Amino acid sequence: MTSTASSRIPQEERTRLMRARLLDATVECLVERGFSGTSTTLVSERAGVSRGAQLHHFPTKNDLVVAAVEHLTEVRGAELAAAARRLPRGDRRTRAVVRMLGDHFSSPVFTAALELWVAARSDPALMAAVEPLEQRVGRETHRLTVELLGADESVPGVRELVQATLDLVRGLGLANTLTDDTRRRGRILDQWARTLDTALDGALHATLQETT
Amino acid sequence: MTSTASSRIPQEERTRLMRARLLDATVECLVERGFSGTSTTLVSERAGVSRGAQLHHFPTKNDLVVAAVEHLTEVRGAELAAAARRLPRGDRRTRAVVRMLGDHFSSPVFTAALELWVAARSDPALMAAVEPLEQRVGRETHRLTVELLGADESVPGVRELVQATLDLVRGLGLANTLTDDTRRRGRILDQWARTLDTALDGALHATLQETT
DNA sequence: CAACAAACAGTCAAGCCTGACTTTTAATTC
DNA sequence: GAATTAAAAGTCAGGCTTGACTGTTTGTTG
Repeated sequence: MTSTASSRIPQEERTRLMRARLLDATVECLVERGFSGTSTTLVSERAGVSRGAQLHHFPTKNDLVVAAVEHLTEVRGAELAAAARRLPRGDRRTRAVVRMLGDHFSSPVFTAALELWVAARSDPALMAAVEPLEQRVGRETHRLTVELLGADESVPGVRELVQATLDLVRGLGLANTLTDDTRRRGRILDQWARTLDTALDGALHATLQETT
Repeated sequence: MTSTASSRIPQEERTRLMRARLLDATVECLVERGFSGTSTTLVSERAGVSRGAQLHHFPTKNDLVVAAVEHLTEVRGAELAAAARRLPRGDRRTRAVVRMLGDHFSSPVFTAALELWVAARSDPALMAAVEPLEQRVGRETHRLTVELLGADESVPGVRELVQATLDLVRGLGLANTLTDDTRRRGRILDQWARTLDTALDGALHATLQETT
């Protein structure tokens, strides 16, 4: 054993940690400086990782950013799942669900994702990485929302209302990047929750009347 | 008169035309290449305007882009007003209104605006130009939507429903920049139009019951 | 314990974008 | 019709970003 106690960290673990630090720093830079303001130099400095080390793990900026997209996807999924677990049961469930979604789509991870979407729009290589991941996230979020709302998608119109809810929070998230919008968002989503509740009930009753 | 018939264009008009060509080219570049892909050189080439002429009108990139923001604001307003005038009267009004809004927020002008919003997020000078204009557009669009829907904002909840409609189309517009989304958008907005109609009625009835 | 491989660190040249400068062209005014 | 002034055209240097290259440290294997 030539190694001292402090250097007992296995190589594999070191690699994982180094990459994680770089990817976290990348996401931070995306939020603070935007995509084009995120230079690889800045990321390496921010992560406290040498330029050489960075280029060892991610040879080009694209490699770094694509990995950041994947990393961010995982973070978004985890955050959403965690928030979902904290939701109260019973009454006012719908309100809590849409508020949670609204908050999630107004968080820094959304901002970072937004930067990547917009950048991908004019960068085919990035788009190739972003698109499939985004579709997966979209489907998962939809599934989760349906589950949390206890909605019945076999009823006509319900699927569209859930999608509308997600597109709404996406729009609110976008508005939130320009000016802090928390209060306005709260009011809108409260009203949305009420409307959604009666609409989901209404759709159900309409279907029941048709079938009976 | 030394000038020939073809050079009879007054200086003032020439200037106006030259600026318009540059600003249109800027918006086109924003849509096709994104904000950071929009170099001043590219814009001058695209506009068929020499670099010197460009720098005469807009000394810095920021000057050009800020002017493009203002220009785009006008274009957006005009497009929306024109689309509003084409709307059918009478039945299915709500459906037509939300579809029109959905289309507008999925058009190239929205894409260009999106690029500017995201860029402004990490550029204070640009933000200073974008924010006030965006607020004005937001207010105008809201007012127009209320008018087109014939909604009564004195009824509680109605204002929020209109805002939600606008944030929804914003979210749909954002989704549309990643993948063409026309069909999905149509279904969602049709359902939302139905829901909005009953919700607006519902809000009205609820208020009537409270007051009687 | 020694040899080998992988990770890490730092430097630097090439390429691109911006905006300053100079020259040329066109319009206006006396 | 000539002088004056504004607009347009072209050129180029400075600054920034990227990623290629070389040297050093750390972990692994025989």
